[in-house]
Amino acid sequence: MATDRNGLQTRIERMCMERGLKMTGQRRVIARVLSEAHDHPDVEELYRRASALDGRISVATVYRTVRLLEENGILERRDFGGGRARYEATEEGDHYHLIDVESGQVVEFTHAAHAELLRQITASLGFELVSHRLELFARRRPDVAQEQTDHTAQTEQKGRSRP
Amino acid sequence: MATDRNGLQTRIERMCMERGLKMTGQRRVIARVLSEAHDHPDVEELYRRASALDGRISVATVYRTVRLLEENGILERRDFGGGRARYEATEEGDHYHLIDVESGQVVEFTHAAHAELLRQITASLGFELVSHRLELFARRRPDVAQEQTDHTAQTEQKGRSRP
DNA sequence: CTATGTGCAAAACTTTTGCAGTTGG
DNA sequence: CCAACTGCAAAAGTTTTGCACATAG
Repeated sequence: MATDRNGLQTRIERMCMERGLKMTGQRRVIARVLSEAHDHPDVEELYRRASALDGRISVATVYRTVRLLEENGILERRDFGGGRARYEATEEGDHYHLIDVESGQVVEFTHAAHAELLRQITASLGFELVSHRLELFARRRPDVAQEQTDHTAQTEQKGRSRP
Repeated sequence: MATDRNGLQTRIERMCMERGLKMTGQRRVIARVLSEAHDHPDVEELYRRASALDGRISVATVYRTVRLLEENGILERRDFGGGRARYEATEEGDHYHLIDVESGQVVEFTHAAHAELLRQITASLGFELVSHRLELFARRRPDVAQEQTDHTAQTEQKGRSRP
């Protein structure tokens, strides 16, 4: 979430190379866009941002790349409602999403105890956890003062709930 | 999960009427199919089952109906990977899904402590929980004997992981 | 009786693919 | 050098919609 400077390779680019993926100019650009994105862009948005950095990228390549990265565990696909898949880099720290059903606003939050709990549940069913999604669909409470807890939240305004 | 007999209305039909939705013949059939489904059918599958009960139902109506029911909180949409949305009746008892990434098999499980935890988290972010999804993507562990826990699981074989 | 629902087929969208030409390692 | 990648445009697949007719309340 911090390592990327002009001359250096981005975190995602590094992950690609670790997995022996061929690093074309297009992939490097897309990797950079993804590393710099702290929201949950869909393919069209990724294409827009990538095009701004380098005009010779086609949307087909963006589709092919996100698929490849997802298959390699570098990206995770999300469905927040709204018809298109949205993407986010696989992070070390597990975090989850709360979607405001009124506005489509996405609130990201972490919850330490959860990760271990999920691993335990998975194990008890005879499986090994590969990845997971936790999405809460909720409605803003009118007034109530926010309680203090051990989990942090950060907001992102993006995507309408029903286009 | 138990209330439906020939002459009587299904649970979903009842929910529709409570919300003042007009009950057409087609909706009644679709409501019945949904009430009897204990898996996670996609629209095509719903259309197939509904057609078997009553030939004069179009797939467009199935699409329109699931959308309506979802908007009314009667159905929940799921994305288990595989391109199409899958549906499931909103249940009283919260339950979650584990998807075997190899086979696409879906294991449903419940976890009592979880429901309350999710509600707490939502509240602490200043929201009110409307609905939620928890999906674990996992790989079967080769041998290890299954541990005993407080959550039950039931398996469903359906849908390939990547068509 | 009238607002709402439905069937049909066309349209709209998102995502995938075939092919010929390009390129990374 | 060659297997793998890309652009383009066409194709495939899912979901929505316009319109004329049907129907629940």
